[in-house]
Amino acid sequence: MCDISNGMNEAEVKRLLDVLNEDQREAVTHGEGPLLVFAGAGSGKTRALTYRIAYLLAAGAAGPRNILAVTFTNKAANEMKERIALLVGSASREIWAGTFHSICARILRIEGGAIGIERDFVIFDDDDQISLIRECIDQLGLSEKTFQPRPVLSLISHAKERLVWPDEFPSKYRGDFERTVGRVYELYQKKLQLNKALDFDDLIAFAVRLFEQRRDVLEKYQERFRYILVDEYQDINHAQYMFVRLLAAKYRNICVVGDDDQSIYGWRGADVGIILDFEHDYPDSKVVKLERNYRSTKNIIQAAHNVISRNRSRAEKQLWTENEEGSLVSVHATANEQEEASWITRKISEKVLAEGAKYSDFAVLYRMNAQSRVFEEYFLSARIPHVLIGTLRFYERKEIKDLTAYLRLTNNPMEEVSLRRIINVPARGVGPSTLAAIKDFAAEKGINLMEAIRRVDEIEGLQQKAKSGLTALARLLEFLNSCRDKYPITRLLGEIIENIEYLRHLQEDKKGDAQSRVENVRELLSVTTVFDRDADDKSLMAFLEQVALMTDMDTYEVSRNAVTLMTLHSAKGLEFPIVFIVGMEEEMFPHSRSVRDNSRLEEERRLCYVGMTRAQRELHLVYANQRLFMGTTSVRPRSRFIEDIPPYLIRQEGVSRIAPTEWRTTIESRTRQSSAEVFRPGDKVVSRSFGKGIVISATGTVEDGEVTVAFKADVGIKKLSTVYAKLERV
DNA sequence: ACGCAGATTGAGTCG
DNA sequence: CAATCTGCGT
Repeated sequence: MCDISNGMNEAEVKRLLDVLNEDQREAVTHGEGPLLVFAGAGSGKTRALTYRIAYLLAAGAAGPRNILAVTFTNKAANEMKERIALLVGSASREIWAGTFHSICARILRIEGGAIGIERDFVIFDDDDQISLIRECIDQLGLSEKTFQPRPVLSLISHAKERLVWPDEFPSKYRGDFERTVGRVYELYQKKLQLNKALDFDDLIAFAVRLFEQRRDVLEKYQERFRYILVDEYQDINHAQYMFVRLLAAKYRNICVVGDDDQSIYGWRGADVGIILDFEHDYPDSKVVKLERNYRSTKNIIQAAHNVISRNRSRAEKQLWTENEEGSLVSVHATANEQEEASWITRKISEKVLAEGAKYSDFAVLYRMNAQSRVFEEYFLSARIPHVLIGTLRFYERKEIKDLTAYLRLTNNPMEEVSLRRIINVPARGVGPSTLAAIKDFAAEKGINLMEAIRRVDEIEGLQQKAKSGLTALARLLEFLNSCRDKYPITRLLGEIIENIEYLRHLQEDKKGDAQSRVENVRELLSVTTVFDRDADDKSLMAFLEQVALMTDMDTYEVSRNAVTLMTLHSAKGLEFPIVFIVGMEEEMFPHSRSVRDNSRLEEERRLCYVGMTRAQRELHLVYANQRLFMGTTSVRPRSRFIEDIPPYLIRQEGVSRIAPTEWRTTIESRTRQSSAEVFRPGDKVVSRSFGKGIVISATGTVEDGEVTVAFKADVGIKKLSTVYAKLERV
């Protein structure tokens, strides 16, 4: 170990480089100027990045303060810093490393004042965003039927990813729906500001705005971050791209690493074009390709290559490996989702008992979180230790959100989303009408909700119970606010739990899960205890930021000797000796909403490639001939991605119930057929929920349409969706 | 205002 | 299947 201020000696640098292959070494030792590294799956990309940073420090090209590393998760960033610390010592702590969101949040805390952002802003998560959008929709008098919060938010988010602010929105997004969303967007931004809140997209967008409007601030950070490294560059969106481009504009020491075949975030604005245009952006850039795979067997690499090479829009390249051939890729058919889980349960137990595998050698990967439940049940009853990543993030659980809402109000009493959330939790006799009265009062006096609650006695016509409850709430929050900076978070939280008798509140809830909710509260208390002890910045604001930006990937411990359950998306960047990809059926994977559009289908295929290349020794592709999903059972053929793998690489187990070709013809006839052809007025039909009826009219196609049916007198006339209703002709 | 039951409706991937 | 909504009784 050496002190980096003096740099490593030559022998040490040489030893550092010795363990790298030629391509990696080229990337690591590249000096100044732009560098693009195409890094195939398992090609030692993280090692290249880590060593490059260590090399820059050792060679004296930069100090730790001059390095900015953007990674996909905070966990990856921390690991990187640890590995660099092993190479060059503790100075690595000064490196700025993190996700785009955490880095932008950090810059905005320090510099946001320059563009009118208050230092103690809160970060709104998905939930908060939806409730704020809902408020906007209501306030504008729009119907939630035609303007559902989800699609509205996703359009707004789309605009922000492209740095389109409300004033430019109407000129960029035309159409009736868009025009109205533009109004919602404007109001939404206003409300965020009133709440002193930024959403996830704002973190990036405002950072870019800051740099664009304040050249002095930009220059300060350009000077500071002379070397910039970006991981997973294929998943970057336009706003993130602008952020990096501005920062790198002066010194142009920008190193990006990525793989267009692993681009899987198009749906949230990521643009693969950005990595493919890098050489155009920086004509003097050096390009290095890492194509040697160190992770997987030859058979796995071969199979994965056969799947990905079906994509038309990709740069041609081929991963290779010196690893052994390995076993064939197993393709396993099961009867249904239960058997899928039980087969894997048995397989894992077998391998652990007979072959001495560890639980942590296994990962079960699926397309959708909803698929995880069956596995949890089976693993639980078979006593297979497992970790579930990503279902609902810890802080998205009700009880955690309730308590953090109190903390958020302690930090920032103006924040109405949190206030609305907890105004009647626990029950204080405050319902919609009381809330409306408070709102009216606040509007009339021109004060905010919090102030109105403080003056609740002046409001006419409220119930006594509500008045006293609200007064107590106001007093609690005032008290908390007054000791916000004096008490550690754990103490603040303790005061809240005690004052509102939260544990009793949880236990009164007669749903069976009171126990686990209480446990979650305890877990939150241990999170705060660790925070109070270890955090650099121990402020409440810092805690809330950590909570908002933390994902369960960040606390994921590989050492836990447990089977990992997660989505294919979360699996990116990880590796496991034995991987099961489950739900390998048409309409599950590829997902039904992606099959119609070729570019989305290609993204699904890349996702499959990502999943397959996570496996080191064994890859199992599992599908169910029949699956209970969304309340109905359906029969699907196995995924087309399995069909892409040549038979000589596969060991098939079990039998498929329908052949893919057969399926394709039924699907095609179904999409073409209009429902009016199938359901003619006067036809007798049977509905699962309403019984017998007579068709009045039908619109749309069989895949997406409506049928109006007259049922018995007590049921009457109903409009039914062809997708959900399961109508049968008799 | 609130709890309950029954009906309805909608379900992707993330920081 | 689950989360949310609706209508009813207290």
